[in-house]
Amino acid sequence: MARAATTADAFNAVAEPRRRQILDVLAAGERPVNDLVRELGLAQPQVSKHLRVLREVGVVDVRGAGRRRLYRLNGPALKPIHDWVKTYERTWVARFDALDLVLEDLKCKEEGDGGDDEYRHGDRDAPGG
Amino acid sequence: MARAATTADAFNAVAEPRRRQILDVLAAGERPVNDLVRELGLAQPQVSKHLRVLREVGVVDVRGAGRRRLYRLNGPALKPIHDWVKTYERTWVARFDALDLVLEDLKCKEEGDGGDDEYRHGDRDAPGG
DNA sequence: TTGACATATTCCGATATCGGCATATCTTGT
DNA sequence: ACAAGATATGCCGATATCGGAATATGTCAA
Repeated sequence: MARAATTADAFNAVAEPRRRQILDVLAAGERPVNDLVRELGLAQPQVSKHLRVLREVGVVDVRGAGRRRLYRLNGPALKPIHDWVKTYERTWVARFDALDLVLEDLKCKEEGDGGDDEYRHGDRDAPGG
Repeated sequence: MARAATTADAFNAVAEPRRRQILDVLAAGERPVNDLVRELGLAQPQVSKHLRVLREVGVVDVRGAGRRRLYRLNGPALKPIHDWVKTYERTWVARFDALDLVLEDLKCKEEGDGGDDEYRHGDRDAPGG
């Protein structure tokens, strides 16, 4: 076992800049492969490979249109990523008050393991009001 | 050149589940390495390695406390990820109206390259209203 | 200084990646 | 059938990864 496969989840799929670029183009609307090739300036096989990865994790859908294959963004597959980072949004957003407690609660649910004597919540001191 | 280094950006660093797990624990407060080792059930060297990666991309900060090193979450380094996925939030949120136009505008700014005759905006048809 | 603890670094093997190139598959048109 | 276009797949080499084990660095205590 080495690194997690790029098709393991959306996190890995999206870690590649080219793939993000593809999604950014696809966000504007359904596109055939060749359009992406021209748009991104990549070789056609690489684009197809990237699209395959994106499809494996369900971030894009395909629709056969004659001899072309139209790729379309499937946004909801990115929701897990959004949900995860959203948890940390408070760290750069000034206004966090009651929200803080809600997030603390979310953290607790993810724990579930070894409550050692050293572990306690709420020991963080809000830096620089 | 093979795959982008895991220290290339936050996207790559966070693609690893263990690393996300570390951040999740760190979100509750500053912690020494050994606590993370116990919490995650990983070997100490692996934890140190993961922490190194997270530090390279600026997602965590260290603070020497005696013979211990206290790691602390540095959330804002995750903002690029948040900003990127936020663009796609509309795809799973029902209420998108004026927001749609704003996002379209954001897309335009990221372009800046080869405006071929075939490329045009706004050719997407909202599926399944 | 010696010992114990806490953490970081290095070496290793296995694996999955990414781009480039060639080629196979599938579809349309005549 | 044949040609041409569009897309997918396979092979290759180079590289960066991940976990494991051993070891090096750093810090406190007596």
